Formats: sequence, C-alpha cells, structure tokens
Amino acid sequence: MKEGPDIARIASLIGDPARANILTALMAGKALTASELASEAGVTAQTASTHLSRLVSGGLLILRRQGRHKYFALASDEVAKVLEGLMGLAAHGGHLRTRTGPKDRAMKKARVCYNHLAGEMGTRLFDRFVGLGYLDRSGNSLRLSPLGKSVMVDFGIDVDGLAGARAPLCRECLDWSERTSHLAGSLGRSLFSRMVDLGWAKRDPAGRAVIFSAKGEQAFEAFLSAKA
Amino acid sequence: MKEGPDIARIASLIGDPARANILTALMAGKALTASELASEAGVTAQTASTHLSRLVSGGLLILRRQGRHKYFALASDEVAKVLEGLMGLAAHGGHLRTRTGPKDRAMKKARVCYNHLAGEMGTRLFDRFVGLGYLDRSGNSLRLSPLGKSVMVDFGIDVDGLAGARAPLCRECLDWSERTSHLAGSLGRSLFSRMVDLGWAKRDPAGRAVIFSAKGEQAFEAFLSAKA
DNA sequence: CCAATGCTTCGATTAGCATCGAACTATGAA
DNA sequence: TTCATAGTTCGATGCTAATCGAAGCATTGG
Repeated sequence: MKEGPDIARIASLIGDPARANILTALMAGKALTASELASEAGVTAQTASTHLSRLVSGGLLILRRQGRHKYFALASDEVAKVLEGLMGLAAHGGHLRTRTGPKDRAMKKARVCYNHLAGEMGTRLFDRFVGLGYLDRSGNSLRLSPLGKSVMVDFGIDVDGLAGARAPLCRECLDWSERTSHLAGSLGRSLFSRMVDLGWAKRDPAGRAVIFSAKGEQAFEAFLSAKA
Repeated sequence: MKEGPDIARIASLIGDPARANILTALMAGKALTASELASEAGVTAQTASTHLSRLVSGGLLILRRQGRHKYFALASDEVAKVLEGLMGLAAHGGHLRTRTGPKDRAMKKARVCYNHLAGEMGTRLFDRFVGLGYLDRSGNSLRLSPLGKSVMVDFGIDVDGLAGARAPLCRECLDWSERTSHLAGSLGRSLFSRMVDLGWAKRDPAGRAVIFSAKGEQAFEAFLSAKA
C-alpha cells in the first residue's frame, strides 16, 4: 500500500492555492522573478519565497540567478503537461486564463531587462554582434573584441571608462521570451541608454516595454546590417 | 492570479497521502469497494469514507452501487493520465527518495507490490507471459489462456481454486519504476508465494525488497526462456 | 562608503483538515 | 424477525502548514 512514487508529495505541492497560481503564471513559458510571482499569487514576498524554494526543491521549477533577481520557470515540459491535465480536470466551470494582449506583443518585441535591451530586438542585437565579431564568446566568458570596442567608441560609448569600473563589461543574459541570450553588463546598459539619448527609443513609463520610433528602428537596423 | 481553472482544488485532493493511495490502487483499472480501499490506503473505514466522498464530488472517482457494496473507480482516462504524469514527476524529481543506495537498487530490481512481484523482474515476467501467450490482453481485460493455465498448473498453482474465489485472477498493475505493467491479482500473488516456497526468493523482512538467491534467479530465467 | 532593491529567514499566529472512537443507517441473509 | 456486514455521520483531538511582520543578507548603483 505504501508502494510507488510519492505522488501525494508532488500533488500537495501543486495543491496550495498560492503555489498553483505561481505555476499557472509560469505556464506562459516566460520566466518570472520572485517578486512578480508573489504578486501573481497574491501573497507577500516572504510567503512567495518559501513557496518558490519548495517548488524548486520539489523539482517543479528551475531557478536562474541573474544579478540580484531570481528567475523561475517550469522545470520541464512534463510539468507543464501535468498542469495542463489538471486544468482539464478542474475545468468544470472555470475558464482558461487569457494572455497575449497588445501590451504583451510590445513587450515581446522590445523591453528593458534592468537597464538593457531585451526581447526580439535585444537578442537580434546580441546575435549580430557575435556574428560581426564584436563579441567573442569563446569558452564561458564573453568579451568585447578590439573591433567591437572601436565600433562602440564610434557609437559614442566610453568603453575605457566602463572597463575601469568593478561591474563586468559584457555579460550574457538569458532572454526567456526568445530562449536565447541578449547583452547585459555595463556595456549593455550603456548601449541602451545611448539609444535612448539618440532618440531611437523610449521606455514605456507604465511597464517594461520599450517603444522604438520609426526612425529609431531604421537606425537600429542599419546599425546591425554593417558588413563584417 | 485571477481566475483560472481551480487546479489547486484538484491537486490538493490528490495531495493527501490516503487519497493518493486510493487513487494509486485504482490505477489498475479495477473498481474496488470502500473497505478494500480503506485497507489499501491504510486508514480506517470512517476516514476512507470521507475521502471517497470527496473524491467523488471532486470528479476524480465514479461510484457504482451494487447491493450493499459501493464500488469506486477512476472517473476517466484523463484522471489516470494525470496520475501517471504525477508518478513520473515524483519518480524523477523526488530527490529525497531517489537516492540510489544499495537498498533502492534492490527495490528497483524486485520488490513486493502488496503480495505480488514488482520491479524489473515483475515487469519482465509479465511481458514474457504475454509474449508466450500465457496471458491474453485483448481489450481491457486480462485473462489467463489455456496454455497459460496448464503452465501455471505445472508450476504448482491451483488455478481452479483461485478462479473460484472472489478476487480477480489476473490484474495488471502499473509499475512506477519500470513504467509498464506487472502481474497482480490472485494469480500474481500465488505465483510469487510459490516462488518463495520453492526457495527462489525471500522477502526482505525490513522492507519491500525481494531478494532472489543465485539459483532462484537462474530458475526464474529458465522459466521465462521457455519457448513459445 | 551609503542607499535602494530583491529576496530570505525567523517567530508567532492561525486555520484547516486528517484521523479515529463511537454511534448510526442501510442492505442482505438466515 | 434477528443478525451480520457495509458504509456513514459526529465530535474531539492533534498535527501540519500557510501566512505575515520584522529583521537579516546580498547585489547593484551612486
């Protein structure tokens, strides 16, 4: 009778309303921070913290540390499948959450991640920088090449000043909506703030979305289509 | 955080150990009575009664009255699938239980599930019995073929005596560690107890592991390698 | 260095619920 | 009818875990 895997342990993990809300919020596939999940779940940060650590140690979530943030995501497709199955069982009178409003589309295209550029445009910039040889991604480290440095200087960034600071110059930041990396670090921040200074884009004051002007987007594209 | 399907309600239903045991017992596909389920779950009849009524009103179980008995079964295949998914998550993610000590390896290889053989050897026996035509798995039912019956009789099992009893002769039981079925039912029990009588194996008095002797394992292999 | 932000740990409180003994109802058999 | 078996309801008990306030770390920015 006490045979088999401990499904009660897993099920009771999912069975708490706050944790169920957290898991449901993560069904969208994006990773969210602890604070975001706390507000999704409708509990305080302390409570969410204990829930999240339980979910991680229970194998339902995985954790990515990124600076002073912690990003949580579902651990695997199997987890998502089980949750989907549970939703099916539970859908007697309930309806599925609806997502992907117009705001989400803007967020997906371009948004700030702390103070650097993320979303489609952020990841394209990163990929292109690597392809053009501006960034050198050998081994685990990410470094700015001499070519990349001269391009950045031409763009109006004080690379030497940044390099003197303690903070790392270049860092990869996993972009969860695109499932690939974008550029973080002090260079990433400077790059974005330079774009804002140039009038290419501005931040949505209400959220994390970044709105490029038409001219700004053209300039951005031209910047990326420089020949190697 | 708003309203979605109430997966927490369903999950917390499964999340109680006693109810999880009940559901697991019903995974075999057979309907069981309230008393049987009480003993499967390891709780008293009163406790089981409240659990069962919750499971029914939660939509996980269906109820069939038959005389003064109440037979319970899983409400649908979807329920079974969710349970199976949970078993998968629990088996892979439950790092506390999945430490592979020497004892766990023994458990994985051979153990008792109630009173029949489970684990690698149990599932191999089941598969081989089906392959040799001893068991007929057409449709949902599992039956002992005439050939299988004569082999069982030769092995020293009173098949007719078992068939007269109330308990089902053959039953499939999903083996969580192997993800396939092994043989349960009164035949499964008799088969295992006969192996013990023959000195092939004995139960670990401290746990559920089954320890085969060297000769016993040889005999077991010879038994399975009979030609069809 | 200091301030701000994101997250965690601690302690105390609270609420829910699983559990069982005992008494009760219902069905079937002699 | 009377007895036996199957299952339920009730009340009391005790344990677990969710929750939040407050304080403590850790990282980042200036």
